[in-house]
Amino acid sequence: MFELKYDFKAVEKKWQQKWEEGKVFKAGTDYTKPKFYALVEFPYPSGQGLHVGHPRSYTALDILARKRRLQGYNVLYPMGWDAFGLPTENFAIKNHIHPEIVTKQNVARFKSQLQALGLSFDWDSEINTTDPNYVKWTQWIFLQLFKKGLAYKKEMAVNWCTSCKCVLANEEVVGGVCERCGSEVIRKVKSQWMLKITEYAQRLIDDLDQVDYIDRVKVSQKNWIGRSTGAEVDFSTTAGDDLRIYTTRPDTMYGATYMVISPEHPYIEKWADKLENMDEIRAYQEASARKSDFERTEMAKDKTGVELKGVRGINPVNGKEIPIFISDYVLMSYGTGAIMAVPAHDTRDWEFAKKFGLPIIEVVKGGNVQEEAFTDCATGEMVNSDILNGLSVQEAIEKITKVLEEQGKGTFKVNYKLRDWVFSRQRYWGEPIPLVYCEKCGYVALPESELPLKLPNVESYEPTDDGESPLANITDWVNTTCPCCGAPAKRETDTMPQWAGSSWYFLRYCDPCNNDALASKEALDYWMPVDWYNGGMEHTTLHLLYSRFWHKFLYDIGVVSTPEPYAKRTSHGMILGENGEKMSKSRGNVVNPDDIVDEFGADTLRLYEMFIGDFEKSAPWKTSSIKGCKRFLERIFSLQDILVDGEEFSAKLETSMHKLIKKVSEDIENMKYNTAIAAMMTVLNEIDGSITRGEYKTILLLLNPFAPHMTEEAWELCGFGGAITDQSWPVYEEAKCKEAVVEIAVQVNSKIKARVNVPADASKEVVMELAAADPAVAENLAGKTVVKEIYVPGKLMNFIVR
RNA sequence: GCCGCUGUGGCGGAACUGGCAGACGCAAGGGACUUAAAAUCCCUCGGUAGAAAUAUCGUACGGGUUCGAUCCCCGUCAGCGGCACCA
Repeated sequence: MFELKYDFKAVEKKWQQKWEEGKVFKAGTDYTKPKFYALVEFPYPSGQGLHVGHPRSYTALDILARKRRLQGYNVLYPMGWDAFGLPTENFAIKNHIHPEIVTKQNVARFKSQLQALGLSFDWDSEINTTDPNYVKWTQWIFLQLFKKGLAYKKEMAVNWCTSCKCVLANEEVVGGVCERCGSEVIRKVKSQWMLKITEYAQRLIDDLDQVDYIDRVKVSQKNWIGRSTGAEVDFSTTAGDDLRIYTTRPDTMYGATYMVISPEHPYIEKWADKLENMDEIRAYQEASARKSDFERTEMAKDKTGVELKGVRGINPVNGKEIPIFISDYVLMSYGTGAIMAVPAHDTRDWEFAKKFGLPIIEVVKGGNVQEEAFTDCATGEMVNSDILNGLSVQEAIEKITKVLEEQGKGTFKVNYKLRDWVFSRQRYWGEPIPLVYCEKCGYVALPESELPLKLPNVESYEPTDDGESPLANITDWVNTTCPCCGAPAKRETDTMPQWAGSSWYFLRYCDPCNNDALASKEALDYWMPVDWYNGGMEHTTLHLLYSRFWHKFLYDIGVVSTPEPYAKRTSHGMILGENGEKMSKSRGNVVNPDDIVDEFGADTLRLYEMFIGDFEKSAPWKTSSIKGCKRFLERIFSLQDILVDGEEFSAKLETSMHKLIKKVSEDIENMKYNTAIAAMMTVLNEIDGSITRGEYKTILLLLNPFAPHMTEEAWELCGFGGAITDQSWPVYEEAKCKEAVVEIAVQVNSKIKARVNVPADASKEVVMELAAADPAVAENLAGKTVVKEIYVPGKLMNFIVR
């Protein structure tokens, strides 16, 4: 027999060239066709090159994109580069190369690696966040936010490395020390640009109902936004001022035995002359200001605080005077920065009360409040609470809130954990914030005609000693005139975070070269929303939330026509090292995709990554398992040797083929790639002796999205006509998916005794007869009374006997 | 502490809506081909007992519901990820 050798290297190169030259995967401009916009997170082109994790996500959506094209859709499956970022800048600083050059090199490497995988990206819509034509629109969006009052400046504590003398991003602080040099990181107060994402908090929760995201993403986003409902209540004080607190448990007001305000609370200054122990209070304020986030977390269990001597609070529900403390367990940034403490029903208050010997008054029955706080609000009954006695917690919350509202002392209130987005970076390699500071006019937006505001060329990209951006030293660039009044003015020297460019990139893909708008309205109306967005769970709370926020803003100002950017969001699991740990250089378990492509081929790598396990779950890499996928592809390829005439399915394989089309089609839609591949392997194992042209065509088409090169080559070699990418996705007939005869299990008292073949459409009576006729079953039924028969069509027959 | 996820052979993993546990692949063992190796092809492959037919146990652990539980309910343990004094 003539043996076909499959030379993956030559074949993959050949088809990659053909696809590129023919622009086979370029998105069409015929906006009357049904569209499919598939999106994967564009990578940060790091110096390390592609990771084996990247192809898992990219191949998964490549399979969907390729299937949709065969199904007649106009598909946009784009790729680009999220190229601003710290590693590039740090590399540039260390090696004295301009970050732009570093970026260019890294992008070139990433691109060639991706192309070697045969991913069907539309390279004509490639974008790069560092491209001035892209930066222009990132800056434009910022200006719109600024003009609508959604960007503002605020004094903020930032991470400051005492050795590097520079500001660090949170991700660069590991375990309280600088990731690079291991020195202490302290907090330094700086004025930062902020974006009011909190203004969109409720809509970001509510609109999750409109989108098809996997549940764990929705849950994480909701938790991150952290909505809670309660009441704000004014406590009067002996100082005369009302002190406003926030509580989610207004029902427990009769149990409040003291109050706590945050060390940063403004009333401390206000009350300074009334407070008798101001020295002690000041010392505590300073101590907590010095604590880093890390220390505060570490000491979370141990409660500290100081009583304010000279001012006391008055509980509005019973007129009782209670002491006020300052303690850093109350945060200025949440609620009102002040609380009423109910030790009987709050764990933190309980610990504090125990430590400071404060009274604990039970107001909800059900626990032992001297032993621990009773925080359950589903059970229990109100006690020691005057008008609330006998009510449930829920009833009490409603009643007391209403009473307080009537008295003008309280009001229903919703709070969110979500904070506004810190948008400034004191770095070089980011989009400059396009604002000018004028003594007279304040911060003024650059006219849109001056966008993009480009980064100046500089000698050194290092941050300054005092924590200013490297741009602050470029006086030529910094000094300008006010666009408003023409007076001398200074440019803002902070740059935007990496999240900026990735918050709207999916819009640019729709119309990547537009100079008049971030994308044309027609393109946006046609392509948006993204139909299917796949990415990592690690982006659930930052990128995904930020981009939804920007999109909603753009919707509000009429730039886009959909309130949500992504119709569907799925998430892939991580690929771990062979030892089951996260892949990392330091663990020495990194697999380089180039090596795998070189040794086994791109199709095999793609297939293996899809076969490795449940797409949504993490799975350990195992190089020795790859060869199973390679064998499978080679066996499919060499089916050419046993090809026989006939465009129809043979009688022997007809049912299998229809079932296979159904299975593969459905599994792809459900991202069950592993079982789709297994089903193809199963059918391959059934093929014996010969295969018709019709069968082979179908198998090649089903396999094409997974292994595009090999299937193209086989299609061509067999002379099936045209390119496989121009064909149509196979369709099945439901009626032909059913076997004529099925094997069912026969049980007696739920124990399997035999398996019998019965016609698929047989009635219960017929099946019972056939089953009872089996010798092993007959033996078990002999002399017994059948009290019940359970028949599950196509599955089993169960006789219950006595 | 809180939230989420996971637990099935030597390994990765299958199992529709509660209906034959272990599909598919890897590894391993045996055989064929070969001077030999690689490649390829065929057979076996959860535990125990048995020559075998078969019996019996078995989906982290303990209970429960059911004719029947990997799947549903209650409880426990272990691992992973995220958040972390959010009143």
